[in-house]
Amino acid sequence: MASGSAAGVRVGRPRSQERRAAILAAAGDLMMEGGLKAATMEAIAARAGVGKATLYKWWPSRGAVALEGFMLRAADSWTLPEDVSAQEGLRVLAVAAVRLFTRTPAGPLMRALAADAQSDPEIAQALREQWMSPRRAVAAEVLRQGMASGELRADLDVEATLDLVFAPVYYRLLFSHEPLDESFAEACVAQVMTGVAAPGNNPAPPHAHTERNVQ
Amino acid sequence: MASGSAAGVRVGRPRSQERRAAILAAAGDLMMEGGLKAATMEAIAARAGVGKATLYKWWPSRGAVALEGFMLRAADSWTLPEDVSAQEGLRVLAVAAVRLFTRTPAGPLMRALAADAQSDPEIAQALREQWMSPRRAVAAEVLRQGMASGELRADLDVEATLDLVFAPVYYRLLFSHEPLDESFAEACVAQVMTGVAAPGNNPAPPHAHTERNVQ
Amino acid sequence: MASGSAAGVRVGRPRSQERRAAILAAAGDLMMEGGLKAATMEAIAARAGVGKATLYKWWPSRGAVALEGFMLRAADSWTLPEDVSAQEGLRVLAVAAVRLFTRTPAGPLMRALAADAQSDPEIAQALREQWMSPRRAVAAEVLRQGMASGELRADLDVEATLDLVFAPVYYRLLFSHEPLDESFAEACVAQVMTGVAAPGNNPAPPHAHTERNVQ
Amino acid sequence: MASGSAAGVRVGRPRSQERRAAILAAAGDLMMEGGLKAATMEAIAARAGVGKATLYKWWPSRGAVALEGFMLRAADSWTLPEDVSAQEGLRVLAVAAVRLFTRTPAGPLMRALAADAQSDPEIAQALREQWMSPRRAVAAEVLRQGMASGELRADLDVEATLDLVFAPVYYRLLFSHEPLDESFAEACVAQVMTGVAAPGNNPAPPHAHTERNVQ
DNA sequence: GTGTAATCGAGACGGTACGTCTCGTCTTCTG
DNA sequence: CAGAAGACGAGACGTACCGTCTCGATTACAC
Repeated sequence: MASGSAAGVRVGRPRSQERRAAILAAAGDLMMEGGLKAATMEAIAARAGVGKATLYKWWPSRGAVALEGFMLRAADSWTLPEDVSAQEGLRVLAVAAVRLFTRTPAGPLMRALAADAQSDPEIAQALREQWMSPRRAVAAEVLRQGMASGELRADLDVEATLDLVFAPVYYRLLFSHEPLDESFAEACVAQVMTGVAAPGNNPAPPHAHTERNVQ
Repeated sequence: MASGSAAGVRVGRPRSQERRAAILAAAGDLMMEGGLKAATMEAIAARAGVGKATLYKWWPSRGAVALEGFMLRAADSWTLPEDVSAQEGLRVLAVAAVRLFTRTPAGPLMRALAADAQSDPEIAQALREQWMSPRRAVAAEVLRQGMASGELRADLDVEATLDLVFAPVYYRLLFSHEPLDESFAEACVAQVMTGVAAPGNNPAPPHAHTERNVQ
Repeated sequence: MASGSAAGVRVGRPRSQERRAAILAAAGDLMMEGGLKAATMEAIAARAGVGKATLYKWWPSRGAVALEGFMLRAADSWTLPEDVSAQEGLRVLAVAAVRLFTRTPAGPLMRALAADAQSDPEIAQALREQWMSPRRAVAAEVLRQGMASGELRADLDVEATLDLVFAPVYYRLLFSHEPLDESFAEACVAQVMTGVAAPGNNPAPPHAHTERNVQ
Repeated sequence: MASGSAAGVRVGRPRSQERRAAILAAAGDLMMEGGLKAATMEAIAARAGVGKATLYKWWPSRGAVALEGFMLRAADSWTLPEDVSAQEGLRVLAVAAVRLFTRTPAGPLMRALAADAQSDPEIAQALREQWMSPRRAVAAEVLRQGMASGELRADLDVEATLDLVFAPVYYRLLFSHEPLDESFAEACVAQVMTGVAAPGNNPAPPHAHTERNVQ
């Protein structure tokens, strides 16, 4: 499942796990070394010592390779400590994402994925379903537990809050306007928390998009 | 200013503004119709009734065309009402971005731009300098005024807050995991505001990234 | 040999002889139909149902394609009857050249070749080495046998004589000032054999370029 | 006449003769320096310090420029001594052609002309009418006088003989298989005059196809 | 002289073809 | 007999010239 197929298009199981790993490593290396555009299917095949046909047998596109390479490296970034506060849970998730993107080839892989997703709906869908959805489900559960425990507002807009937590990380990853580091993720989560913290102190109605005079 | 040059690579001024407009329109149309990958330089030239050499004379790459097309359409999305609260200012900016992306070809253009920026540093830089920087400067000024007026915390992390306001919009634009609409932008700003609002009620220290068991 | 490589630039052997033939046929057809300038590499590729890269893999230029197409059609224009007089040998060679140029696509191909050779030294060299040299060697052997048998003068300038035999054919092929047909070739050979001077008064030494008043 | 229009397409008179000369010189220089393909219309215009439109106003194509440049340099290669034998007349004409091609830029110009003529019928026609015809007319007159005076056979094939005299020069100019020099031209003319058959044994019927016993 | 027109250089323009590149498929041949 | 090696059709890339066209600046001529 999590370690399963890439873009949902693969049919056969590869004969050798080593070959898979070699290919995915080659893709990651190429993206690190020569930028995204150096990682052509041809270059990946050559680097991995593999025929192009083998690549296309297992993955339908460069994005699918990137997705699987990314999933492989991201597989262990899932552990969430139990019985933790919502704030700590979100912090752990956000920091883990930053670490994944800055300390492994998953960063360039995600950039390639996001770029390809703009023109390849299959990649976009696979990315959403295989990467974003499960992560968001975990984070949503954290939010829901926080809402139940009273740590968080009961009327929280869960989806918007998920975006507030994760979006800044991807934003900096993709646009590089400011450095992406762990302290940034923590600042964002902290900032978001004080907004979603239990009421008693935020006199302004959260959503009324006609409201004025906030204070 | 807003109607200025594109990727910083152009040197001469085109003789005819109509030709420019035709090219930029063709690029926008192709991206709307056939997805990002339909907007090749060749297709743009053919659609605009223009020689390829003309394209390359004015713009060095497809991304540069997209950037200028985007800047053109985004030129009038700048007006910010005067003497307005920080929350209203941020709301206006976020909603304007959503409107730009959902009601004009600027959405596909920005998606193309973001995709190209992943493998073309020149595009990335131009995008940061020509689009993101000025917008962020305006928003930063709003934040600073809010801090001065007491509407916002005095110890605000300005850069992180800017990302919290804008990132969700780009996140949904690029990944389409949830619909991008104005109410989403307003929800995000409201959520962020209640976090950055003046103190007196937010017991959790914003930055304590070791605290546990808040509940 | 005759079916060998073209401009000396090819390295690999094509996998399919049919493809080769289709390409060469397309080139010949295009030259017949639309003149020399209709036979662009792009048109040849399209007509032959072949990618442009395939053309460039095997041949470095249009001239190389023309050369090989020409050599292919000219391959069987080599047979020379044995034990024949010098005059008859030269006549056969000259007439065979005329037939080749007037009854097959080799005529347009040679015109293309000659034209390209003016600005492409590689084509010029290949043309000399692969087409002209062997033909001239055969004709030179005919001349030498004739000199040995007493049919021809012993003090013959062999190279000049070869040019006298072949040049008129190419001259009319390339300039079309007069029709190129077999009787012309035969007239030239006969003229070369017997000379144009009135019989009886050809005592003038062949090379005395200062003599006057021969009459 | 000789200094007249180029390919018969010119209409207006240039304002300055100097400009004409500069253009023609530029064309000749470029052909000498960089081969035929270096002499593009654009390069000629740039080299001559002239706008492209000026070139196209006076000449319709590169071939027309080459033709006029060639005619200009060939204008003085026309003088034929009076009261001279046929052999000497032909010799003078052939040697003059060789000198023209080897000692002036007329050689490259003629090569360009011949190349262009293969794909441009107008150039071909202009070349025939303006260059070849008058030269051949002069040479034909020489032949006819020789026939009348008894120096030459009375049953001469005039056209074939003209080709025998001139073709070798163009043949070596265009194919460069052997050096083109004056002694070659003289050898050819001498050979044509006396024939290559050993004296005394030229009773062999010249060409046994249909005609017999020409003599 | 001074206006009026033609002509020029310069080069932008819509195109065509170039020769190269990568894609995704298909074929061959090797281990 | 699976797979590396890579040929292949397709088509976009960015460049070079083509022949046409529009510009101002520079003439040359009529007044």
